[in-house]
Amino acid sequence: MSVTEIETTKERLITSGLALMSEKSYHGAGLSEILKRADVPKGSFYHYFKSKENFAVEVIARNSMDHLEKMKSILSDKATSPMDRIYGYYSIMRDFYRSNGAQRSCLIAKLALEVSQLSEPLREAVKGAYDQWSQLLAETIREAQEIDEIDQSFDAEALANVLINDWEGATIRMQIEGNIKPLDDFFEVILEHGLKLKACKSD
Amino acid sequence: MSVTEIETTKERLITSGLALMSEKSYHGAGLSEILKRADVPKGSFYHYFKSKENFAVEVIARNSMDHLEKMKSILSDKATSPMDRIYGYYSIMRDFYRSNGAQRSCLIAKLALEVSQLSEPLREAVKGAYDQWSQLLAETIREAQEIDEIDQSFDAEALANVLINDWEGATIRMQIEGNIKPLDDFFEVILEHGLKLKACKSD
DNA sequence: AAAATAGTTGACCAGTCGGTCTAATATAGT
DNA sequence: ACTATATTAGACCGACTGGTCAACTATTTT
Repeated sequence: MSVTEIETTKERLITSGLALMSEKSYHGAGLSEILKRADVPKGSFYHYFKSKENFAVEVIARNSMDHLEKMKSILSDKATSPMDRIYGYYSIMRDFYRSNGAQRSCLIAKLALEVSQLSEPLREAVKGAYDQWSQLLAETIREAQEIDEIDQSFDAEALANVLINDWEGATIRMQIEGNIKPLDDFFEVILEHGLKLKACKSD
Repeated sequence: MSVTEIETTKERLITSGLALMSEKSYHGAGLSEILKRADVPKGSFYHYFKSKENFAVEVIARNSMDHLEKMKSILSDKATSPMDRIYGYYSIMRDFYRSNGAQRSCLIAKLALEVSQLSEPLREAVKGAYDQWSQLLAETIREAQEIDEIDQSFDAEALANVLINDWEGATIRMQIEGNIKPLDDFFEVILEHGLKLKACKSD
């Protein structure tokens, strides 16, 4: 039980930090507010984390891992075709924003711009998240190319990176527009149109 | 001369704020540092701007307008074909990051995530920038579609938004990766490959 | 020249920031 | 029971935040 208690305090801090940094930013989420929401005194915070920076690295890692697991559970489902899995993944993400509101977006994207210049460890944490996501997506794309669901002239890694980046760009726009139309545009132009075109160059 | 002096002080503040907020974030760029770099005392700042928030709105508007002018000068050059203009625009942007370093990126994208939930006026300023850029790009896309340089089955507005969003996503990734490969991926997958495919659906 | 306005200047403010420290308490090992 | 360690607890710290203010100078208007 003591072990679970230990986990619980740290857990509450990470959960609280995740929520607050997603809502406000890294600088916007003050320690005092994080502590208040987690109902944990400051001393305990500095027992588990050596600094706010260090704390944020763990928050990012946690968020990154959670999302990767979610991706895996969808993209590794061999019962469905690769392209349908990719489509399904983005559908689920879009549904999430549709029901949870277009205001709160991906923590990693949020911190990426704010913090990549501020702190090397934070930059690396964000980079790790992106790289893992891209790699997983690239595998699924390769599967799709093998059965000719996606044009083989695409470079799988490059396409995966572009898809990940495009989606993040769309979620940014979603936040400033206040609705999920940018995600719909991504679906229409990239997924439903662009990826289904065949290679017969115009020139 | 007195008029230009007046302009100069405000100008120096905006320039300084633009630089510092691009480098650090909105929260990361403190007033004192902005003032120090502009060599302007605090009192003068509050003579021209009623708050930091108000100041940031003007900084965003300025940055947005400058970029729009730059876009216009490239995308409205009727001497070149529409698609070449689009390609040229992104080439120039990529060259900029190639020579100026992959660390400093678009201020508007940077502030979009950090600040869209914090302040309505700031959100609107950012939204205005995006909307103007998208609109201008959409016009050029329509031109390209008229001469069949871009497949006519694309919705021009949606495609313009996607291009804008994708590019922002790519610059984010560029910053966390520390190099411009994400921009190269954008070129390869979106511009050189995706847009040149013709519509012959696979299903 | 007088009065009014525009702009400059930096000391000052309350509040908050991330972080430290010491004391108390709980838990575990012996 | 005794000791060592893990955890809780919050008062406290200097530094810095955005913002105010009253005094001052320069410019314009009348």
